[in-house]
Amino acid sequence: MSATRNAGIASRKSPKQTRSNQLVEAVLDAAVQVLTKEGAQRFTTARVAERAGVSVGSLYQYFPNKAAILFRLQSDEWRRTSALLRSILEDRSTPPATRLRRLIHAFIQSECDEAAIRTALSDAAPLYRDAPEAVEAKKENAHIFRNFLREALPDAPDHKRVLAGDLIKTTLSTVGSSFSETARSETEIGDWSNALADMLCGYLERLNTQAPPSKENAAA
Amino acid sequence: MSATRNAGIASRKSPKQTRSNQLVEAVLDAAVQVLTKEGAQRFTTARVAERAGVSVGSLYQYFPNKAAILFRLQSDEWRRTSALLRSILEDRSTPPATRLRRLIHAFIQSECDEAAIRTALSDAAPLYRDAPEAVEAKKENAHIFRNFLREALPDAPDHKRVLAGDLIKTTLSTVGSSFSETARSETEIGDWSNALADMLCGYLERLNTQAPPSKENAAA
DNA sequence: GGAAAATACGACTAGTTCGTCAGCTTTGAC
DNA sequence: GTCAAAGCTGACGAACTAGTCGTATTTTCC
Repeated sequence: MSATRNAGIASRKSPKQTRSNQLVEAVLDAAVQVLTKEGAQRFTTARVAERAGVSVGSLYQYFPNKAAILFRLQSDEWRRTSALLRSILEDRSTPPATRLRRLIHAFIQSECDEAAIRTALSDAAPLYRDAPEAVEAKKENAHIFRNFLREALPDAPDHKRVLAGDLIKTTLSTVGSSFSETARSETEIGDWSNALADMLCGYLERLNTQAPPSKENAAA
Repeated sequence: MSATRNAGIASRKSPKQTRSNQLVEAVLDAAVQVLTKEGAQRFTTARVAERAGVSVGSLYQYFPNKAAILFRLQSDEWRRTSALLRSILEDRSTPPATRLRRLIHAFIQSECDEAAIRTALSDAAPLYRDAPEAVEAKKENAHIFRNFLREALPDAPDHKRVLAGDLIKTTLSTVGSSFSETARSETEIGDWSNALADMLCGYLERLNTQAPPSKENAAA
């Protein structure tokens, strides 16, 4: 009651024996299943435990509360996304515009592949999004984009570059989730990816050609 | 018995006396307050009724279930948005690109003005979004954009135009909500609106210059 | 004034959910 | 084999919630 009341989201204790490691894995697996098959609304610890073939009590030994399970899933998702971003955007042997275009295709495809779990996770977002760990984790991706833009727009003033990076990142991620909300054919995926790439690469190009002469607004 | 009590969302009966009209108004008012002050998670019929100074029973005489109240709020929101879109996009005395730019500024501003209620409503979306009325209502805005694009890109082939319209609509609305999730200063709002307008208008312009294969528009 | 229709009330039911805890089982070091 | 630590169990309690229904009040209309 006192120690772990609203204890946030950090894991309660870490598994030490093989047994408990398997248990945690089973719980996370089951959580994904419950989330995709039953939806965020019906995502309960009891259901997760049952599907994992485990008792609620055991579950609560490794997760302080329901939100922690959801956050863990979201966190893993973010890690995978960051890896994707990095692997494409930081490939210095390819021209920036090409990298961006590649990224868009890869990202949209992956978004559609995992649409079910992502939708359910975002439905559940109100339960974990205010946790400090979550807020922190979100900044990661923004950084990757800003670094990319430093390369793509070397001559642009900082504030413009940051703005452009944030806009591109936001556009890609929000349009991606919205697009993947309904089931899509491979053709649709290709068409949308191309259109989005045209739009974002066009924006980037435009910024590049107009950036160097750097006084237009209230400078200084 | 029925797993999902999708009993529909249409209003239960329509108020006939002044008294009941006021009641419905009070409920909707209270609903907005509860939603913004307590969040979607704590949005309950009991709380709404209490804040409205009304009993739950009365509430249930005009709304068949909780989702209906939320849907009504969302529906009103959509109507307002449609009106905004129409009033700007259908002004034929202004060049298309200018209209789009104006729309973006107006839309982002309005999104920020009503951020609290919109966020809460979208958190609650899982409760009503599958209702046929909701699915139907969403198509409205897409239509307005498609019509606008018919004017802005008169020579583009249909499928390209539809794709572009949907992309612009999706981008504006998803980026708008994401942007308004955190509190913004007037400067930020202006900067982002400009950036977004640059991006979307640039895209439109680009499509226009590459679309007409045979006809040359000498008007620069 | 009075009767019928419309409206309002709120205690109540039946259900769900999260998270705990006292006690049982398994593990592995000696 | 022994035994303490680690792990597991699931019935249970406290808290909520959506929605109902019999009764009370108000309005309408003659």
